[in-house]
Amino acid sequence: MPMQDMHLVHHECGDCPIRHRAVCARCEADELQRLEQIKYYRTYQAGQTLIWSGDRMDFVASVVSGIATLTQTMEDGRRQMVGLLLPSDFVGRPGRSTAAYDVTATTDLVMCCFRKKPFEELMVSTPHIGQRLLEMTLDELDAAREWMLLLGRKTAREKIASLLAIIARRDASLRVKAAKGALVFDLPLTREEMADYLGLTLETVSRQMSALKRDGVILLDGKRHVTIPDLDRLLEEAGDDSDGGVLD
Amino acid sequence: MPMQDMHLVHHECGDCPIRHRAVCARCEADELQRLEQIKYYRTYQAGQTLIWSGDRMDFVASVVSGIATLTQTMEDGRRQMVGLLLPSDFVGRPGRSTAAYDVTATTDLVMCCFRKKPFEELMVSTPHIGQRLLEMTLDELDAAREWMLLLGRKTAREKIASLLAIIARRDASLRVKAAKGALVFDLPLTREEMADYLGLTLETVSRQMSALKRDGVILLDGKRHVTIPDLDRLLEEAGDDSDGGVLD
DNA sequence: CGTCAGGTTGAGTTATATCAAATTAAGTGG
DNA sequence: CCACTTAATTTGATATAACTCAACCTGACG
Repeated sequence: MPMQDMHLVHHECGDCPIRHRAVCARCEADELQRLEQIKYYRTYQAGQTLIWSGDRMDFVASVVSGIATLTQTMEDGRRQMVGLLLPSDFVGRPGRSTAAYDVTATTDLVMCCFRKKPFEELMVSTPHIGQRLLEMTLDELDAAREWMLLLGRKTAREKIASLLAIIARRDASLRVKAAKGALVFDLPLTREEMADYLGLTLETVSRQMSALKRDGVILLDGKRHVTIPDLDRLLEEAGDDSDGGVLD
Repeated sequence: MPMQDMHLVHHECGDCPIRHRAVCARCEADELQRLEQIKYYRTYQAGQTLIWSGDRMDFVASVVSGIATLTQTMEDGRRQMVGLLLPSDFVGRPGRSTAAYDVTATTDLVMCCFRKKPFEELMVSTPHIGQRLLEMTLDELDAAREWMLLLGRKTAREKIASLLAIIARRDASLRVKAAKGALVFDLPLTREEMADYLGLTLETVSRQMSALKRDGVILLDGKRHVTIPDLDRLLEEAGDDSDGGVLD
């Protein structure tokens, strides 16, 4: 029975799992206190669309836990994912009143929301928020440009390998301790969502997943549980520059 | 004889053609004065690559006049354009020491450069710069996401029509007075550059240009001079939502 | 055990890429 | 001003990666 769950969790910001990565990362104690006053939590169920493109948006938010997607849809139904939101990622645009994309929860999701008006006022009075938001936006822009290379120039196999590498890398960065050896994770996306991410059809995604499995690049246990025996091999298949793309 | 031209133009910021759109747009007189002290102009010739991916970057800059591109290249030579920089657009990333993309002048180009270190210091002391940069970066992110839809889901014909619409729109916005009726402009890109923008081959670009011409969607005078007799028709061909995509 | 969403696999089609040749445009130096 | 060169572009013929349509699995859940 999917319906909007308004369950009001309430953390102290000090204990917050995304305290040091989210838009509030640079805030001092007093700044955090002001943010506390305008924040509230919302939870959504997997599959739920929280925001439709064109909707009025009266809040901005950080993903606390779970995964959400940004997608664009053409009139005839063609869909392209344009953002994959993980814990600590920011949703919404200060200074804009309507949503530009559909936002959908792909897993159960907890968001830390800020009423937009007061948030915008805080941005003026609290430079640390704007500074952090700029940094995050620049990171997203870099990610978007990497994604553009993928969409425009990579083969289906390279696209799949790239996506798996992105998820593996991110998954590793969320763990406390970097696991050595084989990487193991659960795909947070269906084949169709992967296709929407990659600009492919779900059939092509399925075929290429099978091919990568057949060739030993990945191991599959069920449809979602993935093991990467050799990350370098995967990165080679992804067509990325051999180095990890380390910047600065 | 293409070589770096260090010709030192020197404008007053007050007269600058991009004064009200660039990263300095929100600056007050005193803030502008501090910017003046760390700025210098550089000019480049059409075709010249100003920055190679991985290069050390000791400055950031605004495009004053001309057009530049950001591109990514894979080891085997596949190229994808990931940014098209017009007058007032910003180049470089505060807080990062090396360039992430190749930057190439597609026309003769004038840049207003700021030494990076002092610019970063100014960003801390002068919130108006950071605020404006955030706004510009959010705009670029939106443009990148629109571009992702194009790369992932549009047909070759739609891609070409979309690019022509983008250039036409932008060209119109740079003119003082909006021309009614037919839009006319010169393509600032070669067929190959268009292909790199759109994730196509140059042959496909050429064929689709011919097709749009044959179908009366565009008129061509020479290879570069384009007339759009009916913008709505072009937008229809581009597969975009009928409304102009007006956001806030 | 039946149902249903998610996923896989197969056969045939098609849009775009690739390879190749011809055409146009813009110099450039005699 | 005229050959000659060269880069950009167009056009043609063919190949192929990915799409489409369709059937068939698989596993979770009532």
